[in-house]
Amino acid sequence: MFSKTCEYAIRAMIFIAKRSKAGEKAGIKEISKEIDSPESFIAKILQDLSRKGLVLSTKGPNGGFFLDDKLLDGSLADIVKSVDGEKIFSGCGLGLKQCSEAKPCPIHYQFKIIREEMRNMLEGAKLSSFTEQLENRLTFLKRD
Amino acid sequence: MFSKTCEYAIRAMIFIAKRSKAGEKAGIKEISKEIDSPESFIAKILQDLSRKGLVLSTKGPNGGFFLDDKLLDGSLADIVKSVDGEKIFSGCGLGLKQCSEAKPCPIHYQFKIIREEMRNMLEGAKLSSFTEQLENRLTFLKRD
DNA sequence: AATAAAAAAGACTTTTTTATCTTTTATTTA
DNA sequence: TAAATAAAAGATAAAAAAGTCTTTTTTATT
Repeated sequence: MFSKTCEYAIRAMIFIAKRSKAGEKAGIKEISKEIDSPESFIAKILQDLSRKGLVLSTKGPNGGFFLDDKLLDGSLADIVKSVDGEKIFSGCGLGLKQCSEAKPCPIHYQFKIIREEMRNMLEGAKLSSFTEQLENRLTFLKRD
Repeated sequence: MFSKTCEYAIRAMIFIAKRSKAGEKAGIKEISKEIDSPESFIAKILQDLSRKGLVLSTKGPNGGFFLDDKLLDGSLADIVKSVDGEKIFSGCGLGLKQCSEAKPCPIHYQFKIIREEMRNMLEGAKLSSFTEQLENRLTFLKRD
């Protein structure tokens, strides 16, 4: 569904959101441990997200990644678009370059419905909304 | 969503279904032309599907790929499972190895709904059901 | 000012996916 | 039986994705 890069990105961002709501920054080591991802891979991914302005960071002692209130209000859809692009929301299910109402593939209409649901779901999923269930250990970011 | 291999596979199978309903076999050249795919790549893909029993073939003059009535009743879900595996139907959206009701990821329940809809849609999409709209040029397997 | 901490940057490696090319095997037709 | 046709098989190549390692830059603390 999503690329591995995107999966790690979402998990990391949800974790950073949790730490940010607690008023703290998250370092690469901590993040990679908490979401069970390769350390230098998630480092690279977060550098990209940082360049794109989806996450903030500071260097040096006590540095790390964090989100301000505006970014906490961002959605998983923002991350997916930034990492994997629009394809999952608007690409043709059968890979046709031109697939639209005017010239649909055989599963165009069925797929469109599912894609729209995916978009709605991800756009509604705000980063700030996951903290509580994570803290109550009702949901998890790694197998444990 | 699907791998390129899977996209080509579905398009090829829908085309073969159309030709089979007309009582004819489809050769690699014809298929690759009609679905706009690399010839030797779709050849390889169909060999796999043939080995797995999802499509029939004969060699030699007048040979080619075709589907009998039982295979025409197969669904797109069969192809997806065969090519890309179960992941799209049951894998975790965030890539967790263990993600279930017992230990869900933060988007487990929302994703589950979408995955189930995807499964229903693809299981309901029988290969034999696409012929008519294709013939009436209401749907397409390539950009043209 | 020196040291340490942490992200940024960039080069590199490995693995997987996508794609191509050549040879072999099976079948039909002349 | 020879020639032609078409898929099967297998080896190889190219491109993209996933992952690692080293060096540089920035910032805080002593």
